[in-house]
Amino acid sequence: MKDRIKVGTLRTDHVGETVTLKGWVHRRRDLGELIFIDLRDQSGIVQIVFNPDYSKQALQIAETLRSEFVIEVKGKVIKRDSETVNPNLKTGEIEVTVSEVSILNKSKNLPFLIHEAQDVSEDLRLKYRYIDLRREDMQRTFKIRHQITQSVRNFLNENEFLEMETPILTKSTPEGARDYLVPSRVHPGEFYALPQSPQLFKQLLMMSGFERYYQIARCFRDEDLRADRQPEFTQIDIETAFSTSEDIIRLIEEMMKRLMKDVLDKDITTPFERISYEDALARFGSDKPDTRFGMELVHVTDIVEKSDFKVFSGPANSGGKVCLLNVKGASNQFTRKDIDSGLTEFVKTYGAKGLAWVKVADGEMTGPIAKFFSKEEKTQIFERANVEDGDLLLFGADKAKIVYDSLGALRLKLGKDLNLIDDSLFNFLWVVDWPLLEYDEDAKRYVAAHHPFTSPVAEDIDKLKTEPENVRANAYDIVLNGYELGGGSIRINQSEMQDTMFEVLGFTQESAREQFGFLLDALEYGAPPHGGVALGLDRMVMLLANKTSIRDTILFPKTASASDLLTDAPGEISEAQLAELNIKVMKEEE
RNA sequence: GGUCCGGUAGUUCAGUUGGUUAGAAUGCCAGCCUGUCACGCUGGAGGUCGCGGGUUCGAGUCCCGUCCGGAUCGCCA
Repeated sequence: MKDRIKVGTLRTDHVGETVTLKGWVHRRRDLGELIFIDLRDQSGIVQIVFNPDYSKQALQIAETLRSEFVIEVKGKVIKRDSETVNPNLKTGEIEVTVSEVSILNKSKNLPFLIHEAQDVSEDLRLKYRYIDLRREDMQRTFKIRHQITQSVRNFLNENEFLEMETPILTKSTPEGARDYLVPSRVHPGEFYALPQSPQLFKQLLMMSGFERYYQIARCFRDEDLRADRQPEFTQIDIETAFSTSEDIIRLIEEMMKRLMKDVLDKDITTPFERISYEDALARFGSDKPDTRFGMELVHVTDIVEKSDFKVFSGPANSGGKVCLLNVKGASNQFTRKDIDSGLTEFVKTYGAKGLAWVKVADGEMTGPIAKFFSKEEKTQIFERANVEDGDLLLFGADKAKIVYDSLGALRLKLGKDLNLIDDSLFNFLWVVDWPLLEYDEDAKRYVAAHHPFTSPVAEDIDKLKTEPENVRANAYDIVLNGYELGGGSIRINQSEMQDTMFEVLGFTQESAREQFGFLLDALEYGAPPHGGVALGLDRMVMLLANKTSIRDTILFPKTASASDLLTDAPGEISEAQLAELNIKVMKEEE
């Protein structure tokens, strides 16, 4: 037999040819003396026909074929009669009449049908992931993933970046996310950590004279999972020497522009919109705003300062915020019960005590709290929030963080529920002017908002020790449709500045040296100015492939409890293995 | 660690105020069928109602515990 032909490539210009095909039995339609099989390989599907006129023997074998049997057939490509053309199939104008068939392998009955897997529970899909991955939709997703990494590699290679690999067995650093740890056999009682990111190594590479580095890097974080968070994930990691943040932002914009064209054939405009961290919170209640729809927060703190309504005037006079979302024309879509049980319960999960609301009709407010507003307050609110009849106003009044968290999340929920989001949009933007430090109430100290190697904005440096919360960072996050796609910064390259940073973060000199001594040393031997960025590949695939979870963009993902249902990891290990590692497992006793 | 949702044929689900033999669709198996493409028709098999305990004359249904999956808050420098 000749080399096989990919079934999805068969077209009318193959008519008359004798071909050899190999693939899986996708579907079988048995009409007795006539059997149709949809034969599938990675390229697609073609209908093959068994009929005693072509081969009695082949027909007999065809009767025994079942779903997902692997077969090889030899046959002739023929044009279908016009009334039997299948317009739903790319190969629908032709079919292959089979003269020879052989079974390369059988299949047991499947735990779920491939064409129905879309609706099958995810745990079953994960347990039989190799079957799930046969689906056209999954194949498409991983093709997109491949195209993204290829586009990124092409772009960066053309721009003189070197692809480099950094260690997976590294040193644990308690700052930041929880590490996955690996016991050392050679050093009893000591542990490696899997990298949360190649951050320090890529900085060291800049100090090693590799001016442009990238890596499609696997990263590990032992934190709880979400739809968009896995314990191991991949980031596109980039670092450059001698670049400014402007250089890096432009580079990434070009890379994304090229990527969107390569992968989705979409033209996006650059430069991307930039928004300060402060404005992002004030306008959208989020540091990763989804700008595909409006409904921005309207600030009315100043208007309600003197209100009789203590729920508003209280926060307004004690440093809090009072904001509202104007849900245009929605007053009839939400009953009192919808708001009280649905929306109010929703904002409570973000720490809000409740959700005040009014509906607007005939130029007047209605609802339980309408009576608290003075005529002047109403007029000012209506004007500032562009209120019209039929609008529903939802208020948040609390500490700024709670108002932003709850209304920001509520805005997203309403955007989705009310179908205000245009799915065809890809809204890239940069969030800039991040604070360098945040005060951690639990730890009673400042912690790095980004990481401790992020440089402060030059003109804020003198505030580092006096008012650390007001120091801005040389950092930028790239956001796509409400997801943090990545972030980066210009790093500290002066050892004095790094010392100061650790000091502000509450490190003693000894603890800084113990954990990051190698970096502090390296900074003293001619470390160039440098900075970079890291982009979440899994999330990028999710957004470009229109998925709602990164589990659909990772070949063998973990469940929400960090298990792998396919291999059953994590699993117990033998006493002998433990002994070799000098580890004693303490069994919990009742 | 908290909160919420779910777990019933291979699969997706229904299952009423607790009631006698737990259903449907699809898949599977068998028979028939030469133009199907979600083929059709006829028949059949298929159940630890996640697991453990409790209440009850009686539990898929109610209660407690537990496991698994998902969403989410905390967490994620």
